[in-house]
Amino acid sequence: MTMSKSDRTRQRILDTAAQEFRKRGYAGTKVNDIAFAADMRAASIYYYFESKEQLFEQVLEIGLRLAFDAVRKAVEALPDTASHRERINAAIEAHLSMLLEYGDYSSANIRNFGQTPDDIQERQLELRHTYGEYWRDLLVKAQEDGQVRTDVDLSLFRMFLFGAMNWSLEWVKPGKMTAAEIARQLAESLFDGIGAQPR
Amino acid sequence: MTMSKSDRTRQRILDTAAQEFRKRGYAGTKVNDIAFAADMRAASIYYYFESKEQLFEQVLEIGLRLAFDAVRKAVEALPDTASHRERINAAIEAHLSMLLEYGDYSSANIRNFGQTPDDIQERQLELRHTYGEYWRDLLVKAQEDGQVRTDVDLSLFRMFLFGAMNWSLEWVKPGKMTAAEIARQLAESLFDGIGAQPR
DNA sequence: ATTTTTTTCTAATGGTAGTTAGACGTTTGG
DNA sequence: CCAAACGTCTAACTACCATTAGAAAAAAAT
Repeated sequence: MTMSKSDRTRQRILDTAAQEFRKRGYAGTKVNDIAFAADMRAASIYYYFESKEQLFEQVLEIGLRLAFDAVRKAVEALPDTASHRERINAAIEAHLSMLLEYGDYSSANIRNFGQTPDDIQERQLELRHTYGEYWRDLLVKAQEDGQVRTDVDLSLFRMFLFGAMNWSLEWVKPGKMTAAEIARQLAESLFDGIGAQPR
Repeated sequence: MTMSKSDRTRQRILDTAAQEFRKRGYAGTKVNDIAFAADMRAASIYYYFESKEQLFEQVLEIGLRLAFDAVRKAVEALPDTASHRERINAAIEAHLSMLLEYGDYSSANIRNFGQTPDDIQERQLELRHTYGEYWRDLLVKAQEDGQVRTDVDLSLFRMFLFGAMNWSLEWVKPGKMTAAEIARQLAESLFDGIGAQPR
């Protein structure tokens, strides 16, 4: 559990890199920017990482893992008696709070994945897919259990859900609303619909 | 209505620039890439545009206007008797089809805005705001008319909706589904909810 | 046809960014 | 203490990239 100085420096570089990549994207971030924000010279970074690209790749992977772990942990923390809807709720809240409150890594991942070099994208695809499967499971179980209408296309719906969550990066101002509040409203809109007429 | 040769070249540059910026982002796109994709040398671009930045700014602005115009036009094409829900439906479909079928400009805008230099962002804010207001109006009118529950926070919901729509850029594969199909499913999920229990 | 204007190109220029070499400190283990 | 291992820095190097100068080609005007 104790971190060597080297490990801590490495971590500091990763942290600031995540911040910078999140703000300015991969191509827009200079190794120098990361170095100065981490209080060192650019050359030192190469003692810890082979290249800017490799550093970037690690940030992306950590981002995905953090989100996945947070979501899984939040769902598993629920009692066995929790309804599927409550599980999905918890998952949404965990994903959102990772993005909005703790998540330079996850945010860097989400904002940059689309413009990431192909070879990196490919190496991350498996983990992404596993994460997607996890959500798919949550939704499928809810549907099987009769808590989600059977005529809803779940893979499509999952994309809408990811979109609504991930887009929050573009508009949420820190301090205004908590992830929990946003999550609650999102889950409510999605489950119950916004329409006034009864079905 | 006839375009001079010069105008057509200018247009060709804008078109290819939109494509490139969409794929690789602002910082990741080289003037040279745009030039070669448009069948010319980089220097020629500077006959038409002051700088890469100015070219980028124009692409962004066109992207926003195209989406706005498409949405407004689609809504106005409906008969006066159309319900608010139908209007919102039409707006969603227009926005989506602009993104997925005709929209390198709009896509470039959406994917890059977050990492755009501040001065450009500021100049685009007014138009963005106007577009947001247009959607706000659609939703508010629907709510006032009793077609949307009164306990739904519309500004939050609007963000969810934009998220679900804009995120489609990250997962829709061309040719698989039409914008219209996606739009219908999205509107249905949102209005009616996915929950199985009656409220 | 010849001049003038418009458009495009080739060839620099200047600056910047990623990366490496190797010297200089600093820590650690004996 | 001393030496080996570790970490950081300064100073290049190289490649690339936005941009400009100005010549050449193409088009339009006279």
